[in-house]
Amino acid sequence: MKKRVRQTDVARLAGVSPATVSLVINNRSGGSVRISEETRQRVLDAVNQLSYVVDPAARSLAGGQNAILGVFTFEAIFPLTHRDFYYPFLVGIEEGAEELGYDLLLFTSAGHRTGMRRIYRSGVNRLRMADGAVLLGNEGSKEELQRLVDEGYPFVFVGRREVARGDIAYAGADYTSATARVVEEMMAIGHRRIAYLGTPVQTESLLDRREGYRRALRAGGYDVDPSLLYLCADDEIQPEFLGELESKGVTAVVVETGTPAPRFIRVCRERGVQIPRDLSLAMLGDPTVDYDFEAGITMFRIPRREMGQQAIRLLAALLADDYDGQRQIVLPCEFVPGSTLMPPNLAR
Amino acid sequence: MKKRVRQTDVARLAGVSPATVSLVINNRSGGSVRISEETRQRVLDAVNQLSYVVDPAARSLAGGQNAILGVFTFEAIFPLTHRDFYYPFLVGIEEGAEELGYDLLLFTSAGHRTGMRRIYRSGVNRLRMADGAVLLGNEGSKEELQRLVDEGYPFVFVGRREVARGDIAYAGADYTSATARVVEEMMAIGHRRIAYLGTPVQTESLLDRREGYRRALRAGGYDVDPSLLYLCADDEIQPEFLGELESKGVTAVVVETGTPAPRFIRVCRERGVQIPRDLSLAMLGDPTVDYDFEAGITMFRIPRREMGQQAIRLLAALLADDYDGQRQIVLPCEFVPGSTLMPPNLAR
DNA sequence: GGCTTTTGCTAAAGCGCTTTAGCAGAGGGC
DNA sequence: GCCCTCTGCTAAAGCGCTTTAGCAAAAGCC
Repeated sequence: MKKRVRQTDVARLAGVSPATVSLVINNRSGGSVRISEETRQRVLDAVNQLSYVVDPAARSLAGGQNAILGVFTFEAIFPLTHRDFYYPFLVGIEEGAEELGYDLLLFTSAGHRTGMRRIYRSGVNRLRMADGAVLLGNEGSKEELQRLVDEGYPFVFVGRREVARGDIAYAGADYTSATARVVEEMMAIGHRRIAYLGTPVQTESLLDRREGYRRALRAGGYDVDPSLLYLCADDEIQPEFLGELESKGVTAVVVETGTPAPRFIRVCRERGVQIPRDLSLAMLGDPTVDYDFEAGITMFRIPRREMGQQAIRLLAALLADDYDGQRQIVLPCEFVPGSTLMPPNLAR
Repeated sequence: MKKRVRQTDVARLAGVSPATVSLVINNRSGGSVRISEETRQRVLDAVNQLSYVVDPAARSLAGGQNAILGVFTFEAIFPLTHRDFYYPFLVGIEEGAEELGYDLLLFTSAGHRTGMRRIYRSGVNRLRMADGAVLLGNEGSKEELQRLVDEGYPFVFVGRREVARGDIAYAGADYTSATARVVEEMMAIGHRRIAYLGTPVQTESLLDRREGYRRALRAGGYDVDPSLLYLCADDEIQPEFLGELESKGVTAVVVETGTPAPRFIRVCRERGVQIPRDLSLAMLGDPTVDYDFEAGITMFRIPRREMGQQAIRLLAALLADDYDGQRQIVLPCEFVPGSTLMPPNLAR
């Protein structure tokens, strides 16, 4: 194995000190640092002649950045089942990275096998290998995030995320407005009793949707009936549930994406409840996996790809140490009108 | 930004030297290295108490490995158009990496915008950040590969790849046998004049298929008519081409996947040539993008995912410095019988 | 008791780079 | 001619870790 070419080799050939080589290569100049054009050329020639390449690890150790951004997902990335969920985010992330000249370090060693993925594991904060990182996923533990914040490690979450101390930088989507918009559409065509159907999970993105639901109702001048906000496990969505909705006078339902949506629709079909004739429906997001029901559902589109891209851009900005702009980015969701909304069938 | 905890901090707390901390953490023991159980515990306690995590860059610099494997694709990875091509490989790679506890460094900075992606770029062989790397893609330049080999950098190609000096480690698929098998099937049902349709590209995987084609013909006792081996650009596949095949008495065609296959099928359809009634057809591989023709084509399946996984395993083995096993892995392709083969219609 | 061996640890070098203080020499101003 | 400034470079420290030679103390052996 041929010995690698090092900075000193270049320095010797060019007849300068290693420091000079470093300065030339990094294009440093300012303050007391000046390199004559002639020397610069000599160094560059030597670099070419020896095919010198910088060792990124050494550079990183010495305090420089190494143009690597980490991507940490709290769930596994590639396995086929998740395929369509992470994919759009990753496309955006990759685009952003390529655009800015960063490499991407995917933390796959985090072992989801043993339950949840962890950042801190077996004595190594693997993220440190990268200049900064983008994090994704719902299962992330707040303690780990808090620790990351405390350590001052630069990272950006894809999606809004909050911790007690310090503010997390993120590129999120405006689920609140998007949800409000959906509910407003429903109210505009006459719905008054609109139910919300979700899971008992409490992540920020879902809390936002619930907030949007309430906000729209209040803004419309109706009071929010808490009993219409259902957060239930999948198996609680049974035929009887439809009866309950009817008895409460519900004429429209907004439902979180993920497992409850397809289940609810199936139950409706089994029970003979026709959408939208008997019940209007809208989904709070766009499904990434194919459901086995017809297209045309009213919903909104989550700008996943753009979120990924913006997250990378924000991270890159954060790494430029003089950044003092926005640390939180919120992107709008596009409303997708479908065919599952119609004025309430009051005669039913 | 709180100062990071370093090895010396742990050492001080545990009342030992930094060297001891390193030894404990890396579980080194052998030769003159011995750590008493009591000391070991003391160190581990200190590690926990301080939440110490190793800096991977420093570790890497100091000569240790850093549990990072690079993934370099000569074409961009994520952009949607390529989506289905790289995906299965990446799934395998990710599985392998997760299984073995490695992280994956995706070289996205390689800038395909400016034409081909390059390993050596702007003074940095970025691959060096990783312990070793897996390379994929057809457009890879031999010079870069040769240089990598010369430098002794450990890497594994996904797919067979050869250079002049030294042997490249790879996890490939046996396209030769797979192609031969397809041709044998054709001969077994009576075909004698079998044409080969491919592109003018000369990558190993395609050369293998052509070799398999010849091998099968020879093994069957027929001589190989070179004029039946067509390597032509897409736009040369015109209706007249079918006339030529017919005039040469061709009754079956094997065709490389990629652009020629769908084009050829379309031309057949336009010309009214029915498959398999008028012409038998088989594809040398399985398409990763959806073609707009019916399924049921006779072909073989490329074990993409397994190739990715094996590539990682091989790479990991290579990194264990005492490895002296196989450096080349060849996986079989599964023959997929379809409905595009039937005995030749000699009456035609 | 004097020798060797074993045990358990540490000192110190070194990985390849970046950074900063500072120095020698040239040039300028009076 | 003296002092000051500017120019162009280098010396040296340091990043946080791993590794190896080697040393002191304890243990074993005759």
